[in-house]
Amino acid sequence: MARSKEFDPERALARAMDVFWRVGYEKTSIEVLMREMGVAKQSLYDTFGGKRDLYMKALAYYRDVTNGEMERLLAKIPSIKEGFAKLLYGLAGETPEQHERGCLLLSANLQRDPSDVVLTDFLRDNQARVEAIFVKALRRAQKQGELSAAQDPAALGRFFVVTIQGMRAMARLKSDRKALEQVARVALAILI
Amino acid sequence: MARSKEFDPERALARAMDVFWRVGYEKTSIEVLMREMGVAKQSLYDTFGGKRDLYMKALAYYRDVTNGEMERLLAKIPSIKEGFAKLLYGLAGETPEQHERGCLLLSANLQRDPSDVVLTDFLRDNQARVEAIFVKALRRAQKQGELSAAQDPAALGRFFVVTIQGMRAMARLKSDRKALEQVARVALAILI
DNA sequence: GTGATTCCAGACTATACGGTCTAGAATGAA
DNA sequence: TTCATTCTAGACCGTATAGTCTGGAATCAC
Repeated sequence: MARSKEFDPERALARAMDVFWRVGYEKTSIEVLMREMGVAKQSLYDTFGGKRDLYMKALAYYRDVTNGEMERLLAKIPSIKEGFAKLLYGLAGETPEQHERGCLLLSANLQRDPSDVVLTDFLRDNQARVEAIFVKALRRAQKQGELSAAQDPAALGRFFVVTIQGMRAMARLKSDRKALEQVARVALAILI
Repeated sequence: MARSKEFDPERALARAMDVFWRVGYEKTSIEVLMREMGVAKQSLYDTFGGKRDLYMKALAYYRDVTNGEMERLLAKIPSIKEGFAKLLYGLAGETPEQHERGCLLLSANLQRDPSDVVLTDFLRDNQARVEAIFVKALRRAQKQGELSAAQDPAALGRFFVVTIQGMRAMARLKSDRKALEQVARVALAILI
């Protein structure tokens, strides 16, 4: 057999994700990826393929982490209103650095070439997943009588996806906690 | 005196804006700008400065056009609810091509380098302008008794800025009119 | 006509970057 | 020890692009 890898691939992938997240795909050069990941060029290409492949893997990693967190948060908190409040106020209360980074997948959407069907399909699929997470929580709230049966979970789920993306865009431009909390308060009033 | 310009600078700027809008700043090359604007390289640099200057001019042009339209629409329609409904349903009903292009200034926000203070300030200023347009209409609605005095116009204005940006992001990813109309319906319920 | 200016076409420069390839050291199983 | 494999470091290549410069034709006021 051969020499074993000296770096932890998952750890390196997390570092790559962090770079893409802060800098964006186009502006991220292989050179800075090598430096930040602590991996030499040859190893990078051997392990992850090209820049594009690494990017797609980083997006998938990001998706799994963030969606997992959201799902756990909504499952943990019994009240749907409190769950979404935690989500939205949590976003508002992030640090300026976090606000500036924003959401990797939102950035990917607005930076992508529309003819890139692989990336587009990936992002569409993710949007469907997030909606599904929200809808599931909303249906549960209806069953438990917390949310009126007259409400449409699908519409509400989409609404919160839109709200979060809009808040992310606003936070990226200006890290203004109070302004974001105002928006969160208005949006959450929908659930009352 | 000298030879007069053979092209209409404003028309050329509008074409440049269109290219940046569809393609994005980074991916737009001087070559395609020349072709789409119908202007030779030398004339482009003489008239507009470099690529970056042209981009900033295109952003300002876009801002003036779109904000003017919004302001006129909200001033024309007496009911604030109908005004925002027109705005949101109008967005939902755009063509797939329009959805894909999205909003030039939202794309600029998510594509920009955070250290680019000139562009960042420009976008922040614009966000404040849009909020001001909304707040003005909301205050008017309060004076006329259409909107409860208990509502906070500043918070509502910000909320609709966020909603529109979120809807723009969603529409760019997937041109789904019904889904967007669902979101619009939920958001507009805030005004009831 | 003359001269200043603008037009267009295209050569040229400098730079940056993604990706491949080479070479030699380090590692670990047989 | 041997040998396949992986490591690091860096040379190298092809391509793309922003911006400058050159040169000659067209235009306009005088």
